[in-house]
Amino acid sequence: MQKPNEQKRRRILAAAAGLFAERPFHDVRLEEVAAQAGVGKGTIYIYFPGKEELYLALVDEGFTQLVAQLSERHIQAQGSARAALRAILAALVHFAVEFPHLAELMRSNAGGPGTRSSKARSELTQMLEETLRRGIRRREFSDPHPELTALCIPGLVRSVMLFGPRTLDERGVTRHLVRLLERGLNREAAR
Amino acid sequence: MQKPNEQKRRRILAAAAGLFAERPFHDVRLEEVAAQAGVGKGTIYIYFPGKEELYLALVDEGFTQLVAQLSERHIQAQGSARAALRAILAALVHFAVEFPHLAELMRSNAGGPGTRSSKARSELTQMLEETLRRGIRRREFSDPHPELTALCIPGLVRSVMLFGPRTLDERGVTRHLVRLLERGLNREAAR
Amino acid sequence: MQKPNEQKRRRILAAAAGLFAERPFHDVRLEEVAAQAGVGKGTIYIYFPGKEELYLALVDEGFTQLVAQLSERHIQAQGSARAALRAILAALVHFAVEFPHLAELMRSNAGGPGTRSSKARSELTQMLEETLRRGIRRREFSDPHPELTALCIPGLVRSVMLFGPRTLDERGVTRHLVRLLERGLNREAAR
Amino acid sequence: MQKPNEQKRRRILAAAAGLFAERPFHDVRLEEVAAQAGVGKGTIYIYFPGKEELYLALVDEGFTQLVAQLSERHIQAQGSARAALRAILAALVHFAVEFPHLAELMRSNAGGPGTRSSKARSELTQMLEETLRRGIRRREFSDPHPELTALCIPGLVRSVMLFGPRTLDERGVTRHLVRLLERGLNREAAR
DNA sequence: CATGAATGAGGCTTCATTCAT
DNA sequence: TATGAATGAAGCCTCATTCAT
Repeated sequence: MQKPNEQKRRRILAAAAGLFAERPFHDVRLEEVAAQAGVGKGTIYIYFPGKEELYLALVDEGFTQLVAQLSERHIQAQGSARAALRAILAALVHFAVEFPHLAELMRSNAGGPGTRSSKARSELTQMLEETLRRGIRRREFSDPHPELTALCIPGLVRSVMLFGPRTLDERGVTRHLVRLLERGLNREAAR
Repeated sequence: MQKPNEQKRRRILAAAAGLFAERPFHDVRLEEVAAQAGVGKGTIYIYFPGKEELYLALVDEGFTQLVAQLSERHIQAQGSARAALRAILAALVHFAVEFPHLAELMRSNAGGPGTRSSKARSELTQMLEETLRRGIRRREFSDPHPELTALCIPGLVRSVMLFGPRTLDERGVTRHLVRLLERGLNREAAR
Repeated sequence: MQKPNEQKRRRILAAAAGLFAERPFHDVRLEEVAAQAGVGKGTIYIYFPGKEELYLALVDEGFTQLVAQLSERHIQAQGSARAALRAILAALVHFAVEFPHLAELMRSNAGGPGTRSSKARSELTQMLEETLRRGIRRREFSDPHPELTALCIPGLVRSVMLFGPRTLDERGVTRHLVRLLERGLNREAAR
Repeated sequence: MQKPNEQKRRRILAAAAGLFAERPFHDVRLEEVAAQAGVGKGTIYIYFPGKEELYLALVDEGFTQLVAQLSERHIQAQGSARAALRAILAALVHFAVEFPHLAELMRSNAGGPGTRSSKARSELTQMLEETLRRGIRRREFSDPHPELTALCIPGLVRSVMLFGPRTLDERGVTRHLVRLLERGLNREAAR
């Protein structure tokens, strides 16, 4: 007989993260989540309204953590956009390394509940987009469709993390992504 | 007496493609596929061993088409690497439009590793990597880690397709990706 | 393009006998029967109205053959009832040896279509019962319920055939059954 | 919270027994069993892995009961063999009344050979054979092939139960079988 | 007559959710 | 609050039967 226990909520979330990251939404049974979390099946319904909401909470969770990390890294809405972009990329990669499950989950809601992008997700996208726009305004960047580019970046990170060789280190990956984004494959591009 | 009709197989595949493109695997009922294909529920089982295999066949089909498209578009191991890259991107985008939910299945271990689809995936990555390397040799591109870049590209495409606004058209996306990859955000980059 | 072919009908019957003898009615698919018989699935419906009727025809077939054998052995409705009973038993055993599948099938309609005993089956039972009654009239036998005994005899034969050691020979089994029926386990019984 | 209830398991088993006794395996729907047992369809799957296993459990149950009955009825390895044989017959008949469709399942290779049921069968046969041998030693019986006779008896019981008129009562059948086995058709046989 | 592709009713099984304890 | 037994809607698949060729 306890009060709703925040720690237990975390345990459920963690278990769900692992499972949802491995298999698509419908292949994960709530019973497994419960078992993995070491709680009863019914307990999940105390902390979450249903399977779908658990999933959504998980994605939200990921983005919230990510945004928190971005904040910690002092990505400012002023100053060099290039520096800000680098910081964001570094944070994204770091996040993917630290929470591979969450990262994998956030890949998309493909297979999961409706693509009603979570608030946090769109926050991230917006942050990216604004950074890009700022770069454009400041004549650091040139991009006719920053909204598209913003959309691409998370998937770009994800790809490397997911399929890249295990030997990749965080720093190397980050550097490569930065380079790729900043100058593309262009041979002439000046640093 | 009628023979197992390759054309009917195509009809089922086409119906399945449409449905699986709209909704994830578990949300598509075989009955719908049958109705859409204009055949009876049982007929599907004449042409495919089960739901999973139908989906797998679809993916296979998709990859086959992808490879076919890449071939058709004269992505040769000679000539401009830039042109080759553009052709590959166009094919990828086209493919992503046709099979938006493909990624989910490719991750499910249905069929296990070494499945045709995963083989196809690495083939695709290799084709990308080689194109990049050729570009570098030909001094069209500059990239210290073409193997990483090759890994990124499919995810890049996928991101836009998944999260991009519905209004995006295939051509526009392709053009944007080409631009991004070729010159990055670099303002000075010459065309 | 042929006329209904009696030989083909036999092939189907033979295939069905083998299959129905091995597995219960519902576990045998008509497709298997067709394959085993080397005919098309639809062909069965030319010779039989349906699965149930095929099964019934099979049982009938068995009893018909059995009765035919009994006739051949000149089991008369006159003279020694004991001799008649022996002849019947010998015929039953012989039949079980020669057509194990049919014999097995006739074990019962358990699992098969309604126990509406076929005409042939009741003929056999009647023949047995009449022989017993004759024996009683002739003061050869003593049995307060010949109708029950008649019912028992086929099952008795079947048991030995089915579960008895493979090494059993027809003659030995027959002799044993005759002895058992005629004098039971009674030690004092005179021959 | 309720625990997996042994009593509920019994209810399901009882319902299944009733239904499987009336109709063969494939003609009994699990939904009926559930309804009859007063539980939900899914509940069955809490107590049994599937339909087949439910049936198998039933057979097991039956054999266990059979053995239990044989024990209760003091079929000892000592004392009158005649009394022992009568007790066994009575138990067999009783069992046959309760599980008329049991034979079919025992023949299906569901569960494969060496299943508990076939072990139980040979145990039963052995018990019969030993009883017969004891009777012979004690000069109660005379039988040159008790192993054959032992094999016959279950089939004998089964025959009457399956084909005998519905009006037969357990006691009458038992009495008849006892009589038949003990003195056969011999008119002179003394009691 | 012969065939086997096509059909769809029917049944087993799964699993999110509820609720008695 | 915590549990897991219970539920039943929903969906995959089987297979007897039909019928176009």
